[in-house]
Amino acid sequence: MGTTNKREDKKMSKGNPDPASVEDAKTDGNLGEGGILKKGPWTSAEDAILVEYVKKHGEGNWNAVQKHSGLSRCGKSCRLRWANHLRPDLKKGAFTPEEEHRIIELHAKMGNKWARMASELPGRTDNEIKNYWNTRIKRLQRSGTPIYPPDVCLQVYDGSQDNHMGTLEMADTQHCDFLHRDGFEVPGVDINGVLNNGHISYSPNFFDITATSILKQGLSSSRTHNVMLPTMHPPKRPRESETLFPALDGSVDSCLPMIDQFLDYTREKVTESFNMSSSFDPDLNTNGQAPFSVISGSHAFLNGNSSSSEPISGAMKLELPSLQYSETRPGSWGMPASPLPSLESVDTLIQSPLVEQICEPHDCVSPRSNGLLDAILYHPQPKGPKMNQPQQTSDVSVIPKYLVESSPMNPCQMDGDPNSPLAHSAASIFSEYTPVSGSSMDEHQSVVTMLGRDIMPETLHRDLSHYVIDKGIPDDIVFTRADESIFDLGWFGHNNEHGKNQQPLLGEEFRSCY
DNA sequence: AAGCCGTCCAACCGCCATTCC
DNA sequence: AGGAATGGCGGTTGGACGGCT
Repeated sequence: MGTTNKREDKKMSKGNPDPASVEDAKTDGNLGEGGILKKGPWTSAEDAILVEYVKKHGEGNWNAVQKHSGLSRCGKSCRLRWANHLRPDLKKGAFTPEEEHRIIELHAKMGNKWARMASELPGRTDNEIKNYWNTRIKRLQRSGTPIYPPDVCLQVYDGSQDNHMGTLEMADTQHCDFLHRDGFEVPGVDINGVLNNGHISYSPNFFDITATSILKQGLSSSRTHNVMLPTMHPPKRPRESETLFPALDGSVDSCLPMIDQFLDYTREKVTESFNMSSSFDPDLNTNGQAPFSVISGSHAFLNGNSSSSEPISGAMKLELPSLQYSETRPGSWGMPASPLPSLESVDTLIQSPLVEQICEPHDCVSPRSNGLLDAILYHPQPKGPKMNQPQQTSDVSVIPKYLVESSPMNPCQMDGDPNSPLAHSAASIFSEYTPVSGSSMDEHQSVVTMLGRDIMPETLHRDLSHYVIDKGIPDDIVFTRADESIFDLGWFGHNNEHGKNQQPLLGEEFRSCY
């Protein structure tokens, strides 16, 4: 931002055009060749003309500017110039810390809704905010710092829980049939299963990569991050951020990143408490079962990198708030990630209409859709006895005791609305279980087995988050990597007890640790 | 001094939604 | 009803600039 002021100064210095130049702007100096509308940087003379025009005629009818003022700019360009630079109520100069924090908050809630964000920041333009955000993102990605500070994550996450419809703007339900219209097919995904059972059935075969192997990678290697699965790239969709997750406006591209960050964190804690990172069964492929309930390809379970490691995301582009999707990285929220987070990897998040396919009308009115997570995993209703019985595995029965006992939603007391979409939301991904070995795709597990009991995934997630929030990190959790602790993140200045003054490991330094 | 590189930001582009005719 | 015009939005690009070597 340092350059901003300098540039503002420069801008100011050319703010008062002399009358002669104004005249030039109206004549040859301004006209493009052959009367073609001029492009490129605006001159002060042109600005003066535009200001004059707006004074006389007011805003709007921008195409008339050319006619009335002789300014050889298209209406669009005029509008933009006015809105972004000439409006008298514009606040110039760098963003204040308050504004910056507000932007982070707003982005957490809204995603890439720059215009809406701008409306919340008087005197600021969407373009300014967008530029700020994009450069900020790049900076944070380079530095390996989570994009959202934990307080914002939690704030938004909690807010999304409290506010059932707050982030759910249902106005766009028309998009629910989006897929049908476009006739998308998602290879490897049993759409019928989705429609009939509310389950995503994914066939790992399609990508020739098993959930187990992914899991294995995700838990044991930082490289999973870079695995870009074969992808389907539907034609670029307009307004992806809105249409990809219809009826979830403001929830997917806003909540998801936070939830992901949070889930990454929570997941990591679970993983660590399970000691999975160190004692993870190296022979998963032989027993063919993931030790932890997960729907293959479910977002944000395996390794904290939703974009690259999950089969379903192999057919899915999560339109996230512009680059906001901080790929988890060492010292960040999730599992080890690429040492060199690439914007490309974000950009190439695979696009998928899957969610919309899932989003049958009745699904769209999920009373508690928190975004992609719900969109993917919301189970309309358990279908009677067919409600998949959890496949009990010893592997998953290792939830730390403190979680069960301390949980405000003790699974033993789990009497909440099991049908609530909320109960299937974020944590569903966390825990959805797809048997990998030869199991029918119908055998997804919607619950996590904990100590022999079935609990809703949401419970686990909520338990973890609340536990951490309320009580901090339990003493009995041994952080095998102090620098992965939440308290060691950039936002906290690396000041936790375990890893005081440690810098997040980045790049090869980190990789070499594994 | 020159070249390289990263940052910043103004402006453009393409698309969609709404309004107008 | 439907096509054109207009406005709005988000993504992207290209140039200016500064720092570093």
